[in-house]
Amino acid sequence: MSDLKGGLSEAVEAAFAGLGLPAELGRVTASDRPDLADFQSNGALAAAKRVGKNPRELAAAVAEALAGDARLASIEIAGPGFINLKLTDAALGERAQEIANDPRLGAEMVAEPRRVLVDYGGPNVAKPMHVGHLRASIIGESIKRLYRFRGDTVLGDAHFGDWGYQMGLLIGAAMDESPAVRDAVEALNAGETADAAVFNAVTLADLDRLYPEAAAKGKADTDYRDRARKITAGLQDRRAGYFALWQRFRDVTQVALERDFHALGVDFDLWKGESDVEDLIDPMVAELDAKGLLVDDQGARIIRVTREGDKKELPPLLVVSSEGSAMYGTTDLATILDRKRSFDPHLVIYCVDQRQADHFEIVFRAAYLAGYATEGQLNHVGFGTMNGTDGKPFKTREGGVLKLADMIEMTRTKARERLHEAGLGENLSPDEFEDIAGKVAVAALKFADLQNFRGTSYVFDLDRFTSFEGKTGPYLLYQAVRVKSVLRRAAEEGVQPGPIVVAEPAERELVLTLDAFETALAEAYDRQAPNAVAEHAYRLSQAFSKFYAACPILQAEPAIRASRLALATATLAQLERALDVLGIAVPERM
RNA sequence: GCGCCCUUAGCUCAACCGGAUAGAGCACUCGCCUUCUAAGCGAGCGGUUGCAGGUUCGAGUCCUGCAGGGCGCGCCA
Repeated sequence: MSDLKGGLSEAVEAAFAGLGLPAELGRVTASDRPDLADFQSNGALAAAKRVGKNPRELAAAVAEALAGDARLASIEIAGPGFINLKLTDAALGERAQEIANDPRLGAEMVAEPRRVLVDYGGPNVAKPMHVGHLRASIIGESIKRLYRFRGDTVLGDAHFGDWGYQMGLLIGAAMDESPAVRDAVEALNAGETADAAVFNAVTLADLDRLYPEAAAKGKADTDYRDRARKITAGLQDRRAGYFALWQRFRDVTQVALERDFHALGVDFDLWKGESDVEDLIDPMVAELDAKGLLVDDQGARIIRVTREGDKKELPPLLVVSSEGSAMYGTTDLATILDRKRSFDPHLVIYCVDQRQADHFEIVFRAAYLAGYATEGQLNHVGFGTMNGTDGKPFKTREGGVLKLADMIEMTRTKARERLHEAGLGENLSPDEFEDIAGKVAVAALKFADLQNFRGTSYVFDLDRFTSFEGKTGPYLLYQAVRVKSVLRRAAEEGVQPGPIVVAEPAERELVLTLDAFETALAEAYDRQAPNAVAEHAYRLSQAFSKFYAACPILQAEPAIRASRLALATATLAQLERALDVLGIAVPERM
């Protein structure tokens, strides 16, 4: 089964081939001029250039070859040589029926499913969650769902940043603050027994508070920095006190992260961290050395990754620092090795801020040199920053970093207000109302992000995102809920869906939009750009809304009523499916 | 200094290998609820796609230069 675009492409490509022209030129796309046609092919223009003939003559010859096609109501040549195709109502009705009967709602599967790992770019133990993590999780979750829906086997890994210098800083700061913690750490480090329960007093709030202070001190004070480095090395040597305290940091952080991410409808398959590959590092370094990739430089051990033709000189990958510790890039490299051994992915997608592009380029090149992946298997899918209304990276009114949990709560509060304003949900139970407010909040946040191409930065404006008018998440939920309401009423009245017959302009438009699902999914998949799916969901909602306004469903005469009910059912299913790919859930009512 | 990204309507953003008249939403103006959820629908207003060249039958899209903005550039992650 293929969509209308695909089916027509085959016919037009065959017509091109029949004229001795390259078949691929016959590719059909949705029409740029819906007033003139449903679909178009621009191939005659390109072909004319290649063979030196008049494009309109070539187009006419193609049109003649297509003349017998029963699907086509008209074939017209327009402008310099566009081939405009209009479908019969019958062909549209048939396709609508196909979509309605299809569990995948008209979406295809990839020909060769792959194993794909999505890396969400690592929330860190020490650093508070900021808006960058929101984008990574929203986009990463959507890419995971998209790839999965297309047929790939996909794992999402939170890839916790739980190792390295930041941990040394934090352990030192926690020890400075509490003599009890300090004594316990030192006792354990010395091989004595100590009550590790004192570590349980350390909370996530403590970490959030201590880290920025410690990081600032480490920058200003060399002694402080040296101590943190020594602690880091001690942690990497598994000294019992450091290790036990570190474990506590990790636990409190993971609990909070899981809660926050779950509230956003983001769930990870793997909660791996940088610490999980710690044991791989020494053997890996030895192996890199044996392969002759390591170079001693200024007391550190590096891998040079420059290539012929580089426009600028990339810094090398720093594998072992002059202090003897593993670096950020080292754990990334070890993670690549670990994933190759455990999952052997065809593709690893790093969903991380665009600003880290150079870092990933360096790590990837090192991995290719080491043979841990083959060229092209590692893919950095970068995204822009989320800015405040002043155009600068988003900050709270006080100038601080907004925590993810606070942002979610802020959005929920806004959602509740909006629901009250609209007088909605007043006769629902408090639990259901809260559930709806949560879904509205998630839809608002996610759709606002995903409707933009991931690579561009965008402005975070909560009032706009939670608005229930216009191109927003709540609008999409409203449309879906409205269909559910009609279907519920139909069920109460015992009305059954029946064969789909297309007649009205609004019905034609709706079916053409339903048919475009596959195109949107394929584009999103190929470009790793969920905004194509977001755009489709919005267009589908709009097309339905027009249909809803123009074509009464339950009041229509029985045959038409059955047809429109079937169309509405298929629309809802596809809309929910598209929203699901975006990670947005729809309530039953609102 | 070197490199990467960005600049599209008053604002926020789209635009499928280069195709016809560059599209949405917000804001603003007007019309539509005794009929399935008006958080909706319809109509209108709004553009020298930062600037200057080039390639092409055809450029927001490709190339060159310039201006403005953002980001990155070895021992943090």
